Amino acid sequence: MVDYDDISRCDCTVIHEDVVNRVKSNMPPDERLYDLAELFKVFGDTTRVKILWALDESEMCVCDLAVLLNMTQSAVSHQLRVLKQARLVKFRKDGKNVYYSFDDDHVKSIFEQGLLHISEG
Amino acid sequence: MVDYDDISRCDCTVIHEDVVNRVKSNMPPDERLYDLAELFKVFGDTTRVKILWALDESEMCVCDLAVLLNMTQSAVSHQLRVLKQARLVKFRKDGKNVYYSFDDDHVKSIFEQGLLHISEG
DNA sequence: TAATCACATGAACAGTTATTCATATGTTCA
DNA sequence: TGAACATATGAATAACTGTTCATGTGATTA
Repeated sequence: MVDYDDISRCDCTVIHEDVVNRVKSNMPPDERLYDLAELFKVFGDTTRVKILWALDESEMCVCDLAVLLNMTQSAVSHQLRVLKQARLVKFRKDGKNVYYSFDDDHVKSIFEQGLLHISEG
Repeated sequence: MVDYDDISRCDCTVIHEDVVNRVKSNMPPDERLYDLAELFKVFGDTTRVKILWALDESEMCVCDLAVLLNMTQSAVSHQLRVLKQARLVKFRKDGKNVYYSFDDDHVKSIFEQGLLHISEG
């Protein structure tokens, strides 16, 4: 049944109530889809994609990444924080340096699927 | 060899030149990584994720989606345009209605990989 | 111990984006 | 033909985001 308390913001009439109800009952909870979007938001930035791609190739320190990407150390550091929070990279400290590396098995395959999509243009 | 013309904005010294050079030579071209980020940017919004998830379940018209998501028809329509531009959904017209449906084989598997990641928290 | 280096971080700013509102287009039907 | 409906779209606005700048922290070394 359509929950009419929930459709207050919608300015349409319900055309296919059966479809809406079926789809609604099969949808993952909002929170889950929100988390999913949050994850993809992390991938939705060229700098972060480059960093992830680089770290999949080799462990690198912040300075190396800054040189590679031709960006300030600060900008790279800010983005690494985002990647860290999303549990996509890990790091180890060695003296003054901090070495970042890849920390996820799924990301590469997500990227590969993404590349398949944009290749079919 | 490090291209010193390219590191003007970096305030670091090159620490591991060999690593930087190797990684740089293996990186896909900037344009490709940019396109990849643009694709993920599309997935980086809860509304669009919900729409894609719904359309994977069933073809739906704009009003149905608006009801399902408890959003205005206008908001949904704007997002459908984004999805259309990214070639993630297709549509067919039938009278006054426009029916949207899924148009990509990779997206679902991208989503599934994403769910794997957020499930491991 | 003082200087230097690698890195982190808060504040600020500019650019982007999602939604809303108003309105336009095109179809159906009385 | 005119009213009603489904959808699209441009403009405006509020919220968000990525980079820069200035500065702080902690480790090294002269």
